[in-house]
Amino acid sequence: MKKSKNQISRIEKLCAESGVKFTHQRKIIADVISNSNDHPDANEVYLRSNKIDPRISLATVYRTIKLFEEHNVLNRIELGGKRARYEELNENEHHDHLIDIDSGEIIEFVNEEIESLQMKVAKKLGYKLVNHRMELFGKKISK
Amino acid sequence: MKKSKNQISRIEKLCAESGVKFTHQRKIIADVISNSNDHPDANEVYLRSNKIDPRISLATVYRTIKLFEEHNVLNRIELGGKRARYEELNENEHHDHLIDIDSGEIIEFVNEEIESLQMKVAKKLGYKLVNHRMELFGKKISK
DNA sequence: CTACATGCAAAAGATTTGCTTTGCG
DNA sequence: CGCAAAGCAAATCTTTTGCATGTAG
Repeated sequence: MKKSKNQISRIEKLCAESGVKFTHQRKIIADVISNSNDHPDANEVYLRSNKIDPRISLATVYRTIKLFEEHNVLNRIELGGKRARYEELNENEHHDHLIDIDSGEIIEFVNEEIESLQMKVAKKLGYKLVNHRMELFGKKISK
Repeated sequence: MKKSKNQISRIEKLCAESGVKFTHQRKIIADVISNSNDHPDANEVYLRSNKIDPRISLATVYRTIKLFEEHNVLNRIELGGKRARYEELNENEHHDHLIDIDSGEIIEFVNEEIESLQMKVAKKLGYKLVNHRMELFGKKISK
């Protein structure tokens, strides 16, 4: 959502902690994603990273994205299209998405009430809620 | 969720209405999906249909699934895996899914309260809610 | 130094499509 | 009959992987 200056150090920290090498390309890819607020897909991340440093390959982008996803730095969003799209995941902020079905625009929102209801639903079914995904599809009113 | 005997006629009706031919293979594919309560993917639908009638090809299954999806007979569910999975969509029943992250089991549930909150959220953002997708990922309690 | 990461190109997996044949209405 | 639909195989698109080389720690 918003750019966070300390995202870079968060990744660095993460790499150090998990014994993962903090390479040149990982830094750039992390930067690119951190500075994107438009939910790019893997190829888009590749294009942007590659523009900054042509040494970066698509395979590395895919590998890095997967790595970041596993370490909860990145969040994958599936919007029905074929490509998965990604966004930065911050530690204490969780949001969901509303997609404008006409323009494709993605709006982020937070709703605590829904979150707590989800937890309640899961518990009632005998589960502890670990994660969730919610997308609303809407049409702009007044147009 | 539950098998509905009149699903077949619903599809037939739909075909008639939209000037879509009600072919042998479409009938079988509709039947298969209607009688599946385990959210099969395209290939699984193909295997089951093909077992009933070997004349059915994978391409037809894909084309038919897309057709049904466009006509709101089918609902696509994306579970992070690579293949899209499908379920029958009934006119007046809407449910969401809770996925057991250990076993992969899918549990369907309905929660009116969440639905109305979603509508409220969309409205507050200036949108009319047309559709939504919600998946909860949980771990079984007491095991 | 050494093990892990990258680049490249090829493979794999899912879905779509072109073209000819088939069959519904 | 005529045109939409099916079959088959080839094409496409996204993501993954094997292998030789490069580089962070």
